[in-house]
Amino acid sequence: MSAQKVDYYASESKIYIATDCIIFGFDNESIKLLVFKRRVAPFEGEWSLIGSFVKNDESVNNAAKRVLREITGLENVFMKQLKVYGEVDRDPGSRCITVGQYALIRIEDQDKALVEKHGAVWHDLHELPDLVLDHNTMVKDALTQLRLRASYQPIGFELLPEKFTIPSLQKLYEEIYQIEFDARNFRKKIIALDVLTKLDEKDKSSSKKGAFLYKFNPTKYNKLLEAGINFKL
Amino acid sequence: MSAQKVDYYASESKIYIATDCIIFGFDNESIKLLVFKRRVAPFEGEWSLIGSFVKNDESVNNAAKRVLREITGLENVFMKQLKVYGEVDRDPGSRCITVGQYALIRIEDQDKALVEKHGAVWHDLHELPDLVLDHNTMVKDALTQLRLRASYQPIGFELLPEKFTIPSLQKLYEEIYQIEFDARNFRKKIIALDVLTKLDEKDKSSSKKGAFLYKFNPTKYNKLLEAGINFKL
DNA sequence: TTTTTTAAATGTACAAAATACATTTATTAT
DNA sequence: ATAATAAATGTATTTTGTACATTTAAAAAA
Repeated sequence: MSAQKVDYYASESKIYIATDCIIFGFDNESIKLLVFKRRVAPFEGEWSLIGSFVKNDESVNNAAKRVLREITGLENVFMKQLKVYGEVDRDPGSRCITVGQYALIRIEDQDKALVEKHGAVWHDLHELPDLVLDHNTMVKDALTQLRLRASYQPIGFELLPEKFTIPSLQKLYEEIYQIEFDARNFRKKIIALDVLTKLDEKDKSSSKKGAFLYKFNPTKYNKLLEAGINFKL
Repeated sequence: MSAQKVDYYASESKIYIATDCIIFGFDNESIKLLVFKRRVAPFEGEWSLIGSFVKNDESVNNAAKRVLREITGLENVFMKQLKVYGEVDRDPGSRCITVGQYALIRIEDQDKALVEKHGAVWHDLHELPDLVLDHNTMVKDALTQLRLRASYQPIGFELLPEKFTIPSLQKLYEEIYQIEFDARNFRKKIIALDVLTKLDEKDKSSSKKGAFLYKFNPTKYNKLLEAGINFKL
């Protein structure tokens, strides 16, 4: 459709456009979601995803990037459109559609002061409070999307620090899918993918022996993609 | 985001919302896309996807359903959101974002007179003309989505008549993925899925021997889904 | 210095799934 | 009766997935 026809439609167009971010993080224990308690009306005191109206001079995707930057201080974050929530009555205030976008961030990279300043809190994904409007639905949809995407693209690395161990990667996938993997088979499969670079360092924070650190190798991954090889966890 | 804050944003909100349909069909030969030649400005005489502005009193998804019904006469069609195209300058006329939605229809079910009345034409997917705005991009994205989804959900049946043969199903998948499958292995895999019901009739339109007709069995498929079994072509 | 403790690292046998590949069959047309 | 056409079928091989138990490195405690 082209808006060069706007004259014919001007009288109809009173629909506001927002974007809401479903922000996932991982703290080596469980998957977290960044939400905040609204400090002003409407829905003062209630939990909500973090979002914004789309401004006239920014793209929908850039609006989401802006929101993320304003809250966490982060740029160049992994973010994908989830879907448009466009029911007529989804927002009792006024007709407003929103574009859900989910983001994967490395919690330790966040600007903690900025996050706190906005009253944003990392909540355990599997024990979320009630959120305003259809935000709980958005989170549910986003998790489904995350699982689907994680099954054909190694996005897990987006949630981990640059250097990570195989056991922590396994833990992450266990949290995403809520099932346990066999450590030997998991390691075998990940190593076989051949997208990791093993480092000489160890992380001894969780065992006396320590676990070797690895780095994700995007070059190798892109070669895989070009060769048309489809990853399957 | 909630639009109960509209007062603060009212001055900013001059963004039009449209939806465009990427309508796929299959004629037992190749995959087709339904497009039309614009008869009025803007872009008069150019090829375009079929879309509409979203009306104040209809949801985004219903707007797409309306478009599909107005053009093809069909309801209850398989349709999924693709993504939002929300770049600031994507439409030179006025700020307008559009929600791309792809649909899979059974060509023979269409209201042919209605389609013709609208100047809509089925074009070979792999030999499309230049379309207006970013519509070619939308089609490319939709095909990627279609391939992805077809790999974990048997949506191929949405494009076939109620009764179809295994060879025609194979041909469809070959068209979607643009690769050839081994007829024995393809048949084995599809039968093993156990979501088809074999009929006593044959379709003799393409061979002397004739090929048995099958029907898709949604009940069996839903049982599979519930059991958590993930289809993989 | 030895022993204990902890989680990391490793290998193999078996089962299931994917792949490669050639012949027979049912039917119509000649 | 024969020829022609596409449909239908089976098997052996390779690849991938799964189940499962022991050893190892390092730190802490004795």
